[in-house]
Amino acid sequence: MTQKDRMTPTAHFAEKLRLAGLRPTRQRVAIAALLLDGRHRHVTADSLTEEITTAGLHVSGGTVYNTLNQFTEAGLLRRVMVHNDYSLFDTNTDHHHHFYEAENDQLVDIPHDDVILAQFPTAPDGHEIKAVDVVIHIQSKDS
Amino acid sequence: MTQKDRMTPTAHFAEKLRLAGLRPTRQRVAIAALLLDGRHRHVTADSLTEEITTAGLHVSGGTVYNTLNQFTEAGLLRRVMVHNDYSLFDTNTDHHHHFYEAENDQLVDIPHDDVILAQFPTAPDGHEIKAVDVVIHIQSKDS
DNA sequence: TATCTAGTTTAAAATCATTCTAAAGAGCCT
DNA sequence: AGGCTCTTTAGAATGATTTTAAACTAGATA
Repeated sequence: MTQKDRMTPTAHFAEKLRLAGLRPTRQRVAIAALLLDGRHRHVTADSLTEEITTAGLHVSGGTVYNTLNQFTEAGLLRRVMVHNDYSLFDTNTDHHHHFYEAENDQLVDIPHDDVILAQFPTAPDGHEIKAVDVVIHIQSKDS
Repeated sequence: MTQKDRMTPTAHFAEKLRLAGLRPTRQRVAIAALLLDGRHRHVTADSLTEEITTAGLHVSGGTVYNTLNQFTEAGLLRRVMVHNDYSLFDTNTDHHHHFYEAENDQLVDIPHDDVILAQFPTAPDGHEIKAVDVVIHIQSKDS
């Protein structure tokens, strides 16, 4: 039985936040418990606020935005760029890509191994590659 | 000497708009003359407005946005998704990809052949692939 | 355990890109 | 020229996100 197994859920997420360099406040731990439990999904500031409410909690709007940004900065979440109506965050930070259907604003993960980049350019002078994002835009066949 | 060569610049762009299904109004022709001259670059509603002003013209803000959207819809421009602070449009509609440096909000084209996707998934049932966008996020080595 | 301080949260106001509105204007067909 | 529809316009409205200034708290220290 590991240390982790003995920790309360709260302590577990508090620890995770500390390791990420974030002070484990009540709000951040609550949000971490919702988003960093291993499930892979996509959230928005709005959908997260709903979840928080459903959980019987309350976190101010500004803090929801701040937390989402801080988690992303810390590498606990990944921002997905598919449109610019509002920000989308992916709880799966592993390297993977997405299908995006604009019509229904639907985002679907593409398993890691399903995309193979046989070749891609070297970064411009003085730069290095930080990430490679592939978005495959799709649409219903009949539309 | 072709028909096109004999046309005045205005007539040329008016024709281009008609072919795209857009009524060639004074404003649309003016914007087409600025954006659809073959040069490859990235513009925003703001930078375009500046160009229009520099050209000694005036087009209302709403129309700049509408025109950018209509041109994009008509396939005369391409929207590039790299952040969600504001919309970016690419005057190069050919299939190509981008380097993006978040630090300076810098977008650089990647020549078509420099990216080779050896394999990518088939679209989910009932869907077809419309476009594949690759964005390579880069950063200065020293930062 | 009481105290301190820097980092956080809060509600509300501010910002800013973009869209909408209703009225005035302009292609274009007859 | 007349008329009908599509466009443009300035300004108001929208909506996501950020900022503000004051109240609060995690964690270190005494």
